[in-house]
Amino acid sequence: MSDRDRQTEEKIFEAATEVFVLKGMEGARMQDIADHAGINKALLHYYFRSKDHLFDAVFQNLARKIFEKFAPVFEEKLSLEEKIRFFYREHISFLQENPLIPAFILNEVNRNPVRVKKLLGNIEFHKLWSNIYNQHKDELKNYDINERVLPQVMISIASLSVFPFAARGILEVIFENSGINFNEFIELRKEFASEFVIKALKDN
Amino acid sequence: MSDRDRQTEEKIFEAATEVFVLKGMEGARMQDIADHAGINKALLHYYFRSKDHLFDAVFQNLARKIFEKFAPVFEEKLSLEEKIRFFYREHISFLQENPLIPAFILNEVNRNPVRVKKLLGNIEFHKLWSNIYNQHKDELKNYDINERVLPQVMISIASLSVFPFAARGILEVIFENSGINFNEFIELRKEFASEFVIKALKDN
DNA sequence: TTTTGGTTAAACCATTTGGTTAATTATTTT
DNA sequence: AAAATAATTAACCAAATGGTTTAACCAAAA
Repeated sequence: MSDRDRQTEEKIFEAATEVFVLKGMEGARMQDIADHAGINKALLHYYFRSKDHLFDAVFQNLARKIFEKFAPVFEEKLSLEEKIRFFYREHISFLQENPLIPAFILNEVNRNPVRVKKLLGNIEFHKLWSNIYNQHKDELKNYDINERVLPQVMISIASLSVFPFAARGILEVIFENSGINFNEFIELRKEFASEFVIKALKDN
Repeated sequence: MSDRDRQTEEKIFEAATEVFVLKGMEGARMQDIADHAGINKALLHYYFRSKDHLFDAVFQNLARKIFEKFAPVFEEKLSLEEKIRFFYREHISFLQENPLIPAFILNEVNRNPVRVKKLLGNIEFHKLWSNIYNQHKDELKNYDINERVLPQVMISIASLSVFPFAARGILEVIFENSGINFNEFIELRKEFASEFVIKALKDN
């Protein structure tokens, strides 16, 4: 594989990512991707056999990037509270740079559940969760959280940062109407969500 | 407009709703809708001129139904805590019966922001919010919530119930892997979310 | 009985779109 | 430099799809 080759492949890949994220699998057009990459449509099929192949590559790459970005959070040696603050700072910053990814991922997964099964099917989430549980056993017991409700907690945490981006389309209309700016809202959210969750967990 | 007429129109409308919600605007096929309604494709165009017309009708109807369903929450004479519990019970029950709606709405809104603007553009959200704020002024002050963070609170509340349905595709894979059942998770969520939010709001 | 409006079937059309092919141009190898 | 290989293109193809048209059918109203 020559240098020019790799350059072209990368160019295609970036263009495909952009178009797919913006339009979704069904809405994306091969011609559009080719135009974005500044090449001929036939070249797309030369490098990636079909639209499906290309999409799979893009989707998988995105999923991997996200997973790699946030796996470290579970490893860090921080208290639960610090971890929550750390997570929201990092996660929301990431979403600020990639605001369309949540809607894209959620939609594609719902439209084609098989894809996510193939992708996440072999990750052992129960281990991941018992890891978290053991890492923070004392704190969690203090907060009166047992293993049964841990998933509720985790998903609540994710909800608070992901949802505003997934629902951006609606929120912007609501905000505009109320004189609020989406970006400011998000900036404020880094801290708000942290405090919200920490207070929710603290027993009292 | 005869009885038979109205009946057919309704049959079409229901079939269209089903197919659109399941496949999205782009994924839905007119032929598929006709089949679901048990009628000829030409008849679709006889009642609703085009796919766009049909979709608009379906989408608008759905949005109205949802809005009407939850407007009363703001009117009820309940304490803030009671209102939160009431909301989650009602809202999550509604979503249990219509689990695909969140993903559908979010996706369509992101794909075509103009639609939501036309639909929600004339609702005065700032009034809605100042209503809430005034209704619960004392409690909110107690909780140290001012008008600036009220949107943060409201959207956090919505996140906790809507997100699990929007992300159902991913969650089911994660759950399956961890021996959790989605429906049980949701059932438990009604109470969990309530307590979560109430604790988060309470100053301590 | 005639008329009218809802309904069907079927063929048809224009356009879009993913994908292919054969020829052309660039690059590498001998 | 010539031959072989790889990258790139323009033109083309077949299938799908939204939409239209036409002719016939049928039930209920006039």
